[in-house]
Amino acid sequence: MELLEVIKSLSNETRLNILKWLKDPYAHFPKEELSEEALELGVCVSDIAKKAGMSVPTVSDYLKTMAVANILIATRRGQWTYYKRNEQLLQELAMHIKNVL
Amino acid sequence: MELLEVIKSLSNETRLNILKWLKDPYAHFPKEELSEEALELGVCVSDIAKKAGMSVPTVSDYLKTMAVANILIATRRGQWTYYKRNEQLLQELAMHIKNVL
DNA sequence: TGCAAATTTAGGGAATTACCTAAATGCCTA
DNA sequence: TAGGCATTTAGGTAATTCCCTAAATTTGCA
Repeated sequence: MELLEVIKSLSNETRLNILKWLKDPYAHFPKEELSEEALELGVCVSDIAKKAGMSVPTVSDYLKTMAVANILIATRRGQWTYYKRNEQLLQELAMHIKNVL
Repeated sequence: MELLEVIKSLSNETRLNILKWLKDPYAHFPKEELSEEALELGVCVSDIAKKAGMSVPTVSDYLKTMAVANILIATRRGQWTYYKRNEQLLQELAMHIKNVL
């Protein structure tokens, strides 16, 4: 885990919000927007952009940044890219801060 | 704890290094530089600036930023300002990431 | 094949951050 | 109270980040 890269990817209000929304998609996105596999795959770019009130390209880039930092996991399904949290890395991050930092 | 403020104050390599150095001052600063109370008070601005290889004003500002975010605790003693880690806040941060984020 | 929808890439202006030097302030001691 | 040392404040340039629109790409489907 590249600590600085992870921290930087979290150092923006919108990106931090996205991470929180993805913790419980059903609580933060309209049900009809979520794929049946929402829990497994996550939420697609345009739905996240709508929720964030920002342009699709901006949010697409945010999501990519977080995926590169390994905080999110991307899955391409047809024309959609779904993003979900990488819970393992988040737990690693917490442990790292607790014990190493 | 203002999560975004805390994360931002950690989103810089030098500031992250400072935090690590302050975890064990005796391992990272020359003994003769450390006050007898180093463990209690922390390390002064100019010693940290020297270790970081950066100008004193820049480091002074970094330290102040981290203190405002409550990651560091500042103690003024005569003409020196000592900085040490706020271990409690760091544990809070770890728990927050583990359970809330 | 060819259009439509979702996403990504490119390119750019505005805002913020990084980090410096010079000047100002605070505190000690002769 | 003057001079010296540590720190902070001011002010500025360069680099990075924010976040947009336009264009290109990818994929599904009639």
